[in-house]
Amino acid sequence: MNNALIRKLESFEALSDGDRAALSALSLKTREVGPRTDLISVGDNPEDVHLILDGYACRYKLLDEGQRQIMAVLVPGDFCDLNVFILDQMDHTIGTVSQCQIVKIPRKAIEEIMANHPAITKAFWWCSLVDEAVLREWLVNIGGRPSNHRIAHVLCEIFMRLDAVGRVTGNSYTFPFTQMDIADMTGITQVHVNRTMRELKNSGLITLKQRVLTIHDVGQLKAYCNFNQNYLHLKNARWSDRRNVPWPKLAQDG
Amino acid sequence: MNNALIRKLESFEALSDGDRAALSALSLKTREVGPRTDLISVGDNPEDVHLILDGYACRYKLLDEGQRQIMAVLVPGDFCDLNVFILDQMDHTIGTVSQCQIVKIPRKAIEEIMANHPAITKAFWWCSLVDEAVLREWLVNIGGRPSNHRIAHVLCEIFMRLDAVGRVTGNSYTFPFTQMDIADMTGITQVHVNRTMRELKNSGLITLKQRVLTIHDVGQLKAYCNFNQNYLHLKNARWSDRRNVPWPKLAQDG
DNA sequence: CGACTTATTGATGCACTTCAAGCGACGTGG
DNA sequence: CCACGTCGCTTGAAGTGCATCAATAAGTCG
Repeated sequence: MNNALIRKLESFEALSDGDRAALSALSLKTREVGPRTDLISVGDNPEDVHLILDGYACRYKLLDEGQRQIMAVLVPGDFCDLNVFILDQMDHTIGTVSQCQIVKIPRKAIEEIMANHPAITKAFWWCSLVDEAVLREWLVNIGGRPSNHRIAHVLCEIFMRLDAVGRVTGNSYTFPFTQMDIADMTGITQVHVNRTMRELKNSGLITLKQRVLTIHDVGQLKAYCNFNQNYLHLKNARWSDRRNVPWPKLAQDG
Repeated sequence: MNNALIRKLESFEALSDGDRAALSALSLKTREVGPRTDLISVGDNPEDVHLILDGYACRYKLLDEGQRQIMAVLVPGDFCDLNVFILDQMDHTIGTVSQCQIVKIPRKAIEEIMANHPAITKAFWWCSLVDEAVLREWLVNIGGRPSNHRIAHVLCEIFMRLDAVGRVTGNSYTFPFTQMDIADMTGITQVHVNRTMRELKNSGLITLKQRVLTIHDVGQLKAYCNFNQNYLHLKNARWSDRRNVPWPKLAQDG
């Protein structure tokens, strides 16, 4: 079984066979969840920890004005609520985007692992801290970049994170997000996402066909939006940065 | 000694006398740092954990275009880099805003505490998770609110967090932030911050005089920007929410 | 096939940016 | 003690990136 979690943790810290076995044991009872379904809602205090084995989900909050702000994208290998031990209740909701395969891990199982497998415990900490680092970069993204770079940056990040868990084939990955989803991630409107995506497509940076996104030249797209992967804290990333390579100004509507 | 850290941790979990003594022992060798000074920079791998005892600092990143994005405000009782054990290097910088009193705590001291004081260990986890929750709310703030609400929200949050460590007198607190600082927190320009702050002042919501900010009616300001303190995960907050109380539309330049 | 969601496109408006200039407070050095 | 530079704040005028409104086209699914 191709367990995304193990792969992800190993990208940070070497695991023993015993560690791997303990982690594999967690993923026995998987569950299929349809797209656009909430896994955990605001105010919940879940008894189990949710782990995503396949598919995409996202963290979001609903504002009083009815709009949705997506605060994180969850890909295979990501925990939804490792914090369940500490905080009293969820301050946001987690919902699937595509169909997902998930596991509900009892608190006890996690506690047992953390008691007996220091390497895994450390790796769990790492997961939580990387989540935070990603969040910080999203803040920079929304706060400081124009909409075209903003979207490109999200596309780059998802690419890198999927690649780390072996979910990229060639330069392409499954892309079930709607333009509305991207709008809610980046804080721009759906209409403007449409126009900006077109700009990226016309520039030859990306292709999106039948829910598959292709990034023609990863280095180029990264240079375009000043993507610096340091914040992902990956140990063995396949794609080196191509910093300081200026991206030629694009002709409008060319 | 009025230790903000102990006060903050106790707002989450009851501590024993032994716990308190252990925490007090950490704060022996304090250090004064001037305003506008970097404590830890991108790429650093600090040997010690920094704790702020007094004053304000902030996390920030510098974009390639030279602009600064502030990702968090640090108040007395906040750790700068509790993550030092896990991540290889800092992906952002931490700098003081005002003059600060800080302590550098050796990793070993933290490790010792975490080995012997489970209540404190749990509270440290809590700190880290609350930091993350605050970050998420900042994302919502920048991504989904207009500039006047955005600024008001930051003012509310700092108020609540300072209150939790006893740094609020009446409805006022020290406010050393420049308009440029607020601009970099909220992702709007300094000029527009100026105009928006004026709007808040003219509305009678706040007063800012000689670096002291006064919020005339906390409930009102919270209602104005839809501030919901849940995300701070405070156990014993003094200020209840006044939700669903519509804020009357303000006359322009009234 | 019909209902519904998602994507596309155009026209218009506004919140915020950009540029620019002036002002007061503060510190520093001649 | 005043000249001078710096820094933070203020204000005006003009421009623009993105939002809003609206209508149509293109999937997608039961």
